[in-house]
Parts: sequence; C-alpha cells; structure tokens
Amino acid sequence: MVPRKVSFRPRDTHASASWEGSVTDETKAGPRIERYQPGLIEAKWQARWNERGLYDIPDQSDKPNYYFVTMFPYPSGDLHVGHWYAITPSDCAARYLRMRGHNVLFPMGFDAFGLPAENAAIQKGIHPSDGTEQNMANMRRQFRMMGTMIDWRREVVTCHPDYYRWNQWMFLKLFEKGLAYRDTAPVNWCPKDRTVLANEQVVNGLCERCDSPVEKRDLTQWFYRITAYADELLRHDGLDWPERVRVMQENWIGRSEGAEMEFAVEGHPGATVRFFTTRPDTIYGATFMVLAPEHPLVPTITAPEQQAEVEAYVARARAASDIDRTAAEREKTGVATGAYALNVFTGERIPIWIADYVLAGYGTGAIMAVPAHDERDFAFAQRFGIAIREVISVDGRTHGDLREAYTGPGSLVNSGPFDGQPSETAKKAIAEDAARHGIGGPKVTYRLRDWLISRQRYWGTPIPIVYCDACGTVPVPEQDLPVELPYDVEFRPGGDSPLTRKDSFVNVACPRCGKAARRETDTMDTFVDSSWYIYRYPNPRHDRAFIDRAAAERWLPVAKYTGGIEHAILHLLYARFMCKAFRDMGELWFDEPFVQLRNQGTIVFKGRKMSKSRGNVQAPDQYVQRYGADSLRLFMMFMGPWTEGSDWDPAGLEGTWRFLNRVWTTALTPVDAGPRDPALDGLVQRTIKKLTDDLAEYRFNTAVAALMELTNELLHAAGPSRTDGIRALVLLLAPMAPHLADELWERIGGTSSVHEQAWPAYDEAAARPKTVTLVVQVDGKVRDRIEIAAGAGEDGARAAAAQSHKVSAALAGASVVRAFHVPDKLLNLVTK
RNA sequence: GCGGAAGUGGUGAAAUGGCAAACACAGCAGAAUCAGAGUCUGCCGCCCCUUAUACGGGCUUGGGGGUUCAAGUCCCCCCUUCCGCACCA
Repeated sequence: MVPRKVSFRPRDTHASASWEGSVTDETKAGPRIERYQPGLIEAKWQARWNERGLYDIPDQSDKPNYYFVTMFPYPSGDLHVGHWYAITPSDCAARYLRMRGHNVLFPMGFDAFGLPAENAAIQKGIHPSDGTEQNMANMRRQFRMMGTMIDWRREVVTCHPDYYRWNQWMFLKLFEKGLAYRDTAPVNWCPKDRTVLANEQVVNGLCERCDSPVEKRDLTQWFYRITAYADELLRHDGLDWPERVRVMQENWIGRSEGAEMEFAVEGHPGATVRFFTTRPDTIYGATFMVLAPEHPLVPTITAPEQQAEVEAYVARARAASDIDRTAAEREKTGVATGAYALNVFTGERIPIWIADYVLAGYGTGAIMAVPAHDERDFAFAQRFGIAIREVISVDGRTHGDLREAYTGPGSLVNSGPFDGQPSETAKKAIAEDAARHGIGGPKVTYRLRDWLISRQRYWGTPIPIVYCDACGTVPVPEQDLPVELPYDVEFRPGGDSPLTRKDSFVNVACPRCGKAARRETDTMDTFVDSSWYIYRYPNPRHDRAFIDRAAAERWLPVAKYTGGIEHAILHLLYARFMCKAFRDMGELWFDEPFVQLRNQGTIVFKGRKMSKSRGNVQAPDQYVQRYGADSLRLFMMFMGPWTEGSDWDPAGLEGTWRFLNRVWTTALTPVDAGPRDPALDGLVQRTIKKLTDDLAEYRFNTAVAALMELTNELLHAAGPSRTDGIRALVLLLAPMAPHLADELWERIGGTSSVHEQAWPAYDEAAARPKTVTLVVQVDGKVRDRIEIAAGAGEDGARAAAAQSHKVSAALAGASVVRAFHVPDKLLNLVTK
C-alpha cells in the first residue's frame, strides 16, 4: 500500500507509443492542445543541447568571462535530493548570468578519492577504482537529467593520475619551501576508519565522518604548515562571504595576543617552564604554575615523594578521551609535582602542579596560574588551598578575600613598581620588562594547528616521498611523477593500508643514491585534492603544470562559489591556504580563490541531515519520472529561502508541476485579438524587475512566486499584451526550467535556443503601476482603500479620502490635526 | 558560559518602518463530467455582531515593555529552538 501523502496518480511522463494522440481540451472554445510531457521534452532538449554544444564554453568570446563554481560531489553513486538542492539553484543562478550577457563557465567534477570506496572494497569486494568509475558514470547521467549547463569537456576527476600527479607536484613544492614537513605529535586517530585525522575533522571529540570517539596517539605524520598563514587567513578583506563563515574561521584560527615567558625551576639548573599568557599584567598574582600532564618536563622535575601520585595522574589523563577531558563544568583535578618555580617578578617560589585543564596542544602546554583573576585558576586554588592574591582592582584598593575571580580591567595593586598602572598599559609594560630580563616577551598564539595531511589508507594520492637509510627522507623527483597508485592490491578488514603490503610499490631505489629504499605508504587527505581543483577546470588535461595559466587567467579567481556550510572551516580554509602558499611561489596571481561565497541551507529529512552513510537519502528519480526535472528544479527553489535549508517534503511538488502545466497551456493557447492592456504590461515589467533582482541575490522562492502571479494573470488575458507577457515569461523561466522554456521558445516562434537569448530588459517607468490602492487610515486604523491614479500628491490623496463615506464616518465629530502621506500607498489622518 | 541566527495560519512561506499572511500545499464548496482523475471558479488566521446570510466591528507575527502618526520589521528585558565556539591560559 502506498501512503496517502506520497500517493501519485499513475502517470508516466516519459515517451509512450500513443503520446501524439493524447490531447486534452483546455479551453472551452479553443483548439486542442497537446499535453505537457516533460519526459519527452527533457530528453529532446538534453540531446539537442549536447549536439549543439550549447554548454561548451569558450575561453574567450565577445562577452565578459564569469567563473561560477558549485562544490563538486563525492561520487557516492547517486545524486540525491540534497545534491539537487545544492546544484539546481546554482545552475539557475549561472544560467541567469549567462542570459545577462556573461560568458559563464559552470564546471563540474568529482572529489573521487575517499574512504567509502575503500570500505566497499573491503566489504563487498568492489575495487575502489572500478566502483568509483561506475558511480561517476551514473552520476554524469543524473547530472544531464537535471538539465544543468555544465561544460563536461572540463570535468575534473581527482582520482585520475593526470589530476593527482599535480597534487603530488604541489606537495613537493610545499616540501621545498618548508611548508610540508614530517613530525611526531599527539594526533587524532579514528579507530573505526583506522587512520589519523586533521583537527578540523574531529567534531566534539568524534570523527567527522563516522562519529567514532577519536583517540590520541603519538605518531609521525605529514603536515602542511597552514599556521604560517594564520594572520592572513584571519583577514577576509574584500570578500563577499557570509558573516557566519568568517566568524567560524576566525574562531577556528583563534588568535590571542599576550606574552610568552619562562620561570626557572628550583633545583634543576637550566630547566625552565615556558608559558603563554594573555594577562601579563597579572603576573604578580601568579601563585602557582600548572603543566599539562603530557608536558615533557613532568618526569624531570617531579619530586621523588610525589612521583607515584604524578605517574598515576598522568596515566589516567592519557587514558581519558578528549570528550571526557574537555567536558564543561568539570571539577578541577590535579597533582602537585613537588617542584617549585621562581616568579622573577615577585621573587617568590611558587609550586608547580599538573592538571588536565591545561592542554598540551595549546601554547606551551603550561600556564602561570593567577587565581584572583582567572575563573579556572580560582576554582583550582580554592580546591587545593593555594594562595589567592589580588593584583587587579577596579577602584585601586585591595579587598581582602575574593569570593570569585575578577577578570575585568582595573588598576594594578600588590604589583611592586607597576602599582597604580591601568591593566591595559601594564600588559605591554610587563611583557617588555620580561624581554629586558631575557625571560620572554610579547607573543601571539593561535589555536589553529598545522594541517595533518597523511592518511593510513589506500584510496588517495600517494605522498611522493622515499625513505632511504643513507639519504633519509627523499622527495620523488618531479620527472618521476605521478607516483601511481597500484591497482592490484589486497583489501582486508582492519589492519594496515593495502599499500604497506604491496612490495612492488614499497620497495624502490632511492632517487638520490640508488640504494634500496622504501616508499611512503600513506596517502593524502582528500581535502588536499579539493583544495585546488578550481584551478584545474579551465584546462583539466594540461600536462605541463598544475594549472594552464593562459586558460586559467581568463577565469580565475572564482567569482561565485556555492556549497554547504559544513565546509566553513575545512575545505574553505584549506583552499585559502593553498591559494596563498602558491601565490607566494609565483604560481597564482590572486590572494583569495573565492570572491563571493553563498551557502545553501541544509535539506533534512525527518529532522536529520540527508547522507548516504545515515541511510536516509531521498532519491529524486521517482519525482523526475512523474513530474520531470523542470518541476523538481523549480520545487527546490520554491520551498523557501535557499540559504535557510528545509525539511524535505515532496507534497508541494504538486504545486510547481501544476504551475508548469499552466505555463504550458497559457503559452500554447492561441491569443484572441484585443486591445493592449496597460495593467498587464505593467505587471510584466514589474515581474521582469523582480526576477532580475531576486535571481541576482539567490532569492529563488520569491522569483518563482512572481512568475506564478504573472502566469495566473496571463491565463485570462488576451491581445498583444498577453503575447508579450508570454514571451517574457518564457525568457524569465529559462534559468529555472530550462527544458520547458526551450520547448516553448521554439513553439512560440523563437529563434535558436532560449538560453542564447538576452535577459529581458525592463523600463522603470513602465513598471510603475498606473493606478494604486491608497490605504486611508484614521489614527492608524485602516478605514478605507481607494483606487486612485498613481502620482497623486497629498492634496489629491486627501481629496480622494474626503469622498469616502467610511472615512467620513470614522472622522465624525473629530478634527484632523496632522496627516501623513506615503505617496501611492497610504494616508494616515490623525485626529485630536 | 560566550558568539550568531531564528520564532508569522493546519503546512512550506511572503512582507525598503506604511493594507500581516503574497505565492503555494493541504482542506472545503461549486462548475463541467455517466463517474473518477485532471482542469476551472470561489472560500480558507482567531473572535464578536447576526436565527442565518449580507454588511460590519475587534483582535492577531513566542511573551512583556518602549520609541513612532504608524512596529512582524527599530530599542530594552525574558522564553524557546537551531548553529558555531567552549577549561584555548
């Protein structure tokens, strides 16, 4: 049984033997009109566009170039409703710009490396390469079914060697510049995916992909030095980006200004504790220090009598997951090391503790603790009975026992020579004083970590490095690229990457000395692949460089970029970093890859984000079959504001389907003779204006509504105004419903394709209504609505209002003391 | 906890400080039809007046206050939801 909500009449819009005979009588007296059959029309126009190369975009034409990119998909095998929601409105916006007179490149490709393909290999025995190729073939078919204006000649596929060889080349360039390096660090390990992850790919302690709790492991891994660009990445000057994304990037980079200093450890000559603080002004209140449990100094400085307790605490901290350790509002724990540091400013010896509220990964993994002016230090000091000394005071006096930490500004007290200084100036003064004493100085710290790019998996770009016992870490020479991923490998559940077991891959002669050496078996994070694909679209087959500069200079940077908000700090930050790094190498000529960014909202199904891994994707195919791609495209745009996202409920699809049927009927019903209709002419002009503005701003929903209103009027109109209105309607509909528009364009006698027509122009004066409804209020309450000629002044409006008996009745006995007139809209008469 | 966005009919939603609910979905009624589907027309926030209709009137954008001739829109306080950050020194 079919549930009622989604019960559809048996209707196959695709070709059937008898379609030519199926006609309906739409008008009482008029001739019979063919039924709107999207299946036939869409197949016809997709084939014709293809034959004519309508979307083969030249690099140069008589029109200005415009580079419009929407994020390319992972080839999961099917374009689901979420993809349609992301892609078809973007396609509409690109088509609109094309009609506005731009030479618009709207390319597509596949982010084709990644774990799902490899997991399928392990579980189902499908080779990632074969599975991915099959998936891409199906998705290309689906893309054509959508009616997109993609220039497929420029398709980019990241898992093909002619793409990833440049990924490897870029790695070598970054390595040369010291921007790619190998280091041992505590890293995030996903036990389910059996690979390390970048910080950006860990969300609340869980793997971004599979939601498994992430473990910390000390591993030697490859990093891209994104932190070298931290300050520049903080700036979004000149970018037309959503504020939200900018804020997310700023938070992620997390710049803080302060000072780094070091205190000597008592009884350990040469040993110092380096720490970062944003409040050097409070240093006279530092009554203890705290090291992260993982801090390398801990074993050295721990006093013998504290050793057992310290070791136990460190072991516990290491075992705890990040989620447990960072749980908010957790009670403070910690252990004294028994060691003391010397606060050079106060000359006091202060105890050194370890506690897990200090993070190994931030700053130096050590802090000076100022309980009087930091909430966390306050809680810790209270719990362990450590001295709390006030050094910042709002009123310049000291106050004895503090009940809570004071974290605001004030003037310094108990701070020796700095007493009386405002805290803001003292920050700088004390940091500089520290520099004079040779124990540190001003310092800026970031939360952003370098980008961990190596993955212990097969289906990715091999990292072009060879390890030689004699020569060490040796980059693969450029001329030996690509380092090809071997096809013939064995996939096993769990364990290492298949590459580590592939002797013919691993064993290699050292490029430097020729002796036996071993290849790096890690592959690159797939976010590396997608961090530069936009440079490849202009000429994806260029084999001399990662970018065909001659072609790319005509397009780059990307004028409009659309995609999901989930990439705010992942893809978008990485892509900006790569752009800047290669700009500094002279390979790119612009500072930012994406001039304008817009995020579509998320389309959810029953409250959950649609994704293949969650198993709740909704297939568009049945809807395309029943209503056609044009109806579905239109519905994607009509559901609500595109940037807000929506719950997937196909019920409303019936509305856009009916609308397109009305357009069809209206456009093909012969027009009776009649006089011009100035009111309809005005509506046509206003609709053109509305569509022009709305499509430029991605306000698809109100644009569709305006076309519906126009169509509802045209339905009952006659004469030349109707003919002109239909022509405008077909042109305005073209970016949204490209197949239907082209069919109607042909049938109403248009030449070539509707997609090669200019966007209709409008005349501001003609768009203004000739008669308007004047709302007359008395004391702010609506009393009457009067039709008057547009352009009447206040006197005219008041004269018209005086004629209204409803207004007179409301004014009975009262005298008008003031009047407010909004021309052509409203008159508010205010009485005593 | 900090930062941001949002809260409007049965539903999706619309509204440069100037007629709240455009445009649709669902629903109801009618036309046409042997009948259904599709199509077309009308109704479709709440309350009151009225036997009922017609005609009227009042209220209504999460709650409370304010600014204004006029507030969904601006300001203040509160509630709720969603998103981001979250022991970041």
